[in-house]
Amino acid sequence: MTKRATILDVAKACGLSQATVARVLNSQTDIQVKENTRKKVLLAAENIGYKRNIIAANFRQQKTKNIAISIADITNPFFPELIKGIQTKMREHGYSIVQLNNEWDPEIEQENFNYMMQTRVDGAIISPAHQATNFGVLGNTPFILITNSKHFSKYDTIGNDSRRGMIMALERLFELGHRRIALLAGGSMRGGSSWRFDTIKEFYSKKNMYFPEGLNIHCDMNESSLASFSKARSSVRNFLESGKSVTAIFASNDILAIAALHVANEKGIKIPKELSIVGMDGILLSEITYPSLTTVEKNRSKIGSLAAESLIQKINNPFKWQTKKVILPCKLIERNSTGPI
Amino acid sequence: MTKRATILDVAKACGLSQATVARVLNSQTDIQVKENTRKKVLLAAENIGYKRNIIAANFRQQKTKNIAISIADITNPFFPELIKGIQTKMREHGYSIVQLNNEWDPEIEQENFNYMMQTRVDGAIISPAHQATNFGVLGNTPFILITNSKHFSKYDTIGNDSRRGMIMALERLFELGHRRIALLAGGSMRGGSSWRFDTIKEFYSKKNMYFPEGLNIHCDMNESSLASFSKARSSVRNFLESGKSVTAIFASNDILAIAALHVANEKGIKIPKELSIVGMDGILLSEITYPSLTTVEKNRSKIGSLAAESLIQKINNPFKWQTKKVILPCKLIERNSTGPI
DNA sequence: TATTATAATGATAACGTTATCATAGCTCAT
DNA sequence: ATGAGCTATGATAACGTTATCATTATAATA
Repeated sequence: MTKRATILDVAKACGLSQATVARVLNSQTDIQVKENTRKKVLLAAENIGYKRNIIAANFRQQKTKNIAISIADITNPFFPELIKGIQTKMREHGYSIVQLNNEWDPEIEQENFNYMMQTRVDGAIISPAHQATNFGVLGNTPFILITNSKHFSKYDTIGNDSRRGMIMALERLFELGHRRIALLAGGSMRGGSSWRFDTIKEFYSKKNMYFPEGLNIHCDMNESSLASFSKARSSVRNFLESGKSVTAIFASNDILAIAALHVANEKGIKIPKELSIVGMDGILLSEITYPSLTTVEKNRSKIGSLAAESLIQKINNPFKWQTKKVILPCKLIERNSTGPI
Repeated sequence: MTKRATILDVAKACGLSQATVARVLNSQTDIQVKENTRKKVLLAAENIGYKRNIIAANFRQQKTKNIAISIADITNPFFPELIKGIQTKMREHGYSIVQLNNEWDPEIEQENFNYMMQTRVDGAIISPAHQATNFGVLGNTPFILITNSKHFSKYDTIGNDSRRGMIMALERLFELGHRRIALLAGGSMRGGSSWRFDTIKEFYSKKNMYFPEGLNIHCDMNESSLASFSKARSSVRNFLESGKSVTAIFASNDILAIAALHVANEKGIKIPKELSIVGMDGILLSEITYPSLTTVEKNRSKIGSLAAESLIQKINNPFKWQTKKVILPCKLIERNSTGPI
């Protein structure tokens, strides 16, 4: 690894000053260099194989042009599209993505925050792993949260209106004649609250009914997708074998819904004739199952790009920034896992 | 954003020299500091809220402790587990991951290489997007390729023995009595070769037979998974409607296999009674389909961690490094999409 | 042509850390 | 108690860029 050429070497090679060379090679502001000298510089740079040392530039400017994405688990199919959305937008602005997983572990999450804070990234987009996640350690690193949880109301957040999305799905199931709807859900974050349970109870009460006793299948999504999936499968199996009568299952995400689908197929329960199933998220898999899954879609790609835009603005205007909350609507996609009772 | 405290500030605050403070706060080598002064320094650092400026440290040491992962498309389910494997290992060694997608576009791929080369990362793990991908621009950035293609034989590579994996699957199908096996495949990279086609022809000829005419369903995987999936679906649909007799389909990856499964379900073809389907990769989805998919598994997590280890070695010993090729075996996982004829 | 305005280039000081070398303080055998 | 041999600390020079200010060349105007 022979020593790399620096701006100074180029300067020597073409008989110009360090400053002029820098001006040619990193035309940040409107250039003020004669066409002739520009050519000389570029030629010399080419000849001696000069490559800009970005570490040095970063250092001088105290920025990295990197932003961090903090999520729980890249293998959870919810995240890749989110990341893609962020990334596409960020690339337009010259930022790259440092991707940090925490495996749902609050300690790793804090470690990651610590990493970000040490001026390694210019900002962060964070999907909190825990409802009590503490952002203190981030110092004044600008960040945006991907969430719609009320626990983070004092921060900049962007998320889907999952509550309304859930109600849309329940409403549709009601229209189709379903009155005994099971809720297959748990916390989406560690320590997650039971807002879904509250929502379905409220929904029933608006219909002047009670949410039937015992139709709450608790199942968290706090591990790797595969582990969560197989736990969900046994929960659903137990539930169906308990003999409680249901005509529909609303699952709080597609993985859980697909687990339900799987168990139903296994037991020869006909979908949607004997049982309707609705998922949430709209991940790729939901279209690929058989029968394909009715689901409440969250536009992760859009969330990603909006979060990216917000973050860039926040980075560029750290002072005149005021907290911003964005809530996007969900979209009910009816496929073949739901039907009339 | 008030100016951050530096080592010098800490030094002033505790009446010690810059050098001693540095020694305490970044104990790289075996410390040589009295317990007393160490305490003083830590206290002062705590008090004035000193945080190490990693940009500066990087600059001084000319390294970033970041490594790049270059892949085509994060939404392709093959990659997240690979990334996770890399990441887990890399974290142990204090490296973080900059994740670069290229959407199968060779120009973006080159741009990304350019990015890496400018001393932004200490090394790279690359899944080439094109069989003619040119690594020249990387300069002397150490990198490892995730591939088993013969096109890259002069580089450090790590990959699965897909050819043997494929033969294992075909062998098993033969055992089950299948003689008319369709090949659902295409290039896995843009410009990908037809080695799978060659392999199946060779396989048949070893059995003293010919690979039946017209059982080659061409279908690339060069786009977003969803797009590839829906293309595959129509290819398979056309094929099945053409009335050619087949008893099994070997697909070059699970997405394609699931597409075939989907079409078969749609058309009421019973699996595995009337048609056996085998996929390749062993992605999460393959376990979740109904019926669950027989597949040739590639241990992406292991590939990732081995690649990470190699890269770290290469970074640490840039001189006494010699090109290394690792080929891991595949594993046939028999599930419910295959059976006797 | 002389004078002023503007464009193009040069000189130089940061940025905050780490690494090297020099110095001061200490321990311990003689 | 003296000096050899350590250990603990201090002083200082990089690292390669960008930003600021100063200077010189060029163009524009009177």
